Amino acid sequence: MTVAKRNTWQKDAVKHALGESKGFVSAQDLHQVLRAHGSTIGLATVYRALADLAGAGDADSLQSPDGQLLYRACGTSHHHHLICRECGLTVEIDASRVEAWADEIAKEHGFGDTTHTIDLFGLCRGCKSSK
Amino acid sequence: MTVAKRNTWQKDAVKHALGESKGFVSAQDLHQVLRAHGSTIGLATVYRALADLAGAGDADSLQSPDGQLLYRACGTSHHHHLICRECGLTVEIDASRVEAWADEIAKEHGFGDTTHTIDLFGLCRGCKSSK
DNA sequence: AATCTTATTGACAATCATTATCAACAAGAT
DNA sequence: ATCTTGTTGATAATGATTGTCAATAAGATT
Repeated sequence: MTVAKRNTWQKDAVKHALGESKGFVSAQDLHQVLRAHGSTIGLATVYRALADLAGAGDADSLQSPDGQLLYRACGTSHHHHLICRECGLTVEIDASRVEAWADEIAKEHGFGDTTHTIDLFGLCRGCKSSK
Repeated sequence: MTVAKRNTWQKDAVKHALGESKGFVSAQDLHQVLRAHGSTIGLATVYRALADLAGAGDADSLQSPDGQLLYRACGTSHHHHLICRECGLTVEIDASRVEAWADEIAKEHGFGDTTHTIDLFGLCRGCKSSK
């Protein structure tokens, strides 16, 4: 047919490492983790693999409040996140109510082709008490 | 007493230029606009002024989907935005329903000290038709 | 009005995350 | 075994943002 996508141990490594991570991780972090485990994978490759995963719907991506891109393994269903800004603990939220709300608002104002960014940050029970 | 905050034509210029802008603008953009109007203001100063305005609640800030910080003049009431990703046209949205939802979800999971990022991006009527 | 204190400015360097480059490499087809 | 070309990785390049620091100027004090 068309295309040609190749399977490499690098892509597997990134996918696996992402799966192991508890919450959202940056490409830089993931790269360091991999290197710490003895991998010789390159930084650029980690970026590429993560972008691919996100594009394929196998990973979620979002911007941390300070601007960097974070990734996390996920299923394909659309959802949002509640993230502990201290330890990274992440809770997946089914946001059907908000989805509906967002679409409604957009339509109401004549907007089309809409996207939304909805993320909640806070301190989880654990991190709250250790203060 | 304490403190000492000084009024400079630079701060006024930034505040005014921000007020003139239709939608969200980056510090870089604002700096260029000011220079184009003959101002000799420095880039770092624009960044500082915008950060101050945001800190004082006189401006909203958010990250564009590609990561840069955007600012916009606003009132002090809490609200969210529906932004045209083509022309920057911005509609302020009263999001009381979502506020409530966000707080509820956070509490439900034992999270405290929560913040949320809720922004809608799309194409406004005008930009849609000119495609 | 002259002076003094110190917040603020602005040119420039420094960071830092992310992307582009490109020769060397290897996956999968032939 | 070989060939095609997607992929890799070291490195350079980009681009937004922040830090540095001497020079400047706001506002208080005489």
